[in-house]
Amino acid sequence: MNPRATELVQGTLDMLILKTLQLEPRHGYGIAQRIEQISKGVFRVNPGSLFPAFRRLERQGWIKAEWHPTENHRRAKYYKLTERGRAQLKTETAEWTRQLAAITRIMEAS
Amino acid sequence: MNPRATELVQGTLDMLILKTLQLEPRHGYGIAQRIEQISKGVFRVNPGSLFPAFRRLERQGWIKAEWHPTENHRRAKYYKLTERGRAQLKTETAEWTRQLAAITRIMEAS
DNA sequence: CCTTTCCTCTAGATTGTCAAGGGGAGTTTG
DNA sequence: CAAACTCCCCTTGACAATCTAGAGGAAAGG
Repeated sequence: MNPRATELVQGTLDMLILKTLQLEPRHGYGIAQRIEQISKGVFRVNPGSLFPAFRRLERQGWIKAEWHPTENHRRAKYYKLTERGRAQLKTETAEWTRQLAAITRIMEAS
Repeated sequence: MNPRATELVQGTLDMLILKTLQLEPRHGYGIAQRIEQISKGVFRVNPGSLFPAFRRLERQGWIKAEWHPTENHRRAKYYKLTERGRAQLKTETAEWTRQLAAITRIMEAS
């Protein structure tokens, strides 16, 4: 239906992933699903974007992965937000708010 | 003062430039200044980002350039929003709003 | 004259995302 | 049982936008 359905605002994916993990650990597939669901299909995260992001976030020590069985009796890699990840989420949220305000100012300037 | 002062949200530069030109033509330097000013220094647009963006927008027929003297008796290239540029600004603004709403939904999800 | 401000522009590297796949393991359907 | 489907992992290569780090010229101000 949509010619290009993704077109994620660049630089926000990491923040969105951290946010998604705020409440509970999730596996990669679940993270993608949740982002797509809550965004009502606006963001359809591509594996080629998602897994590099995981590696990025792991390398920074913001998330940690562990293999666990799923509810469907399959195995999956669950990503969990670390303490440092929580702090980072806070920082990125603040920075996002700051930039959002700036963009809004420009877009509303007469 | 700021360790890294730029970090522009990717994908928004084109829209911000078009928006800046909405009221009147401006030259490149002036566009950068205006964006920096209205964003209160949050965005400090780099020439290495700005001029490629101009070429992009020109190629699409959304802006058009003309040499004119400035108020300071220098010459400068004034960029003007075309009709198609105006339409594009509208489109991009709508798309931005849509994505912004999606991100906000995710960031506010409990 | 020398420095600063205004104003143009470029080359090269980096980075994040996308397109387009592959694979395996469990579950359902015919 | 076999086929198809869903869940869940992941990679490779290309592309496009931005950043770093410059160059250069022309007018104004000291």
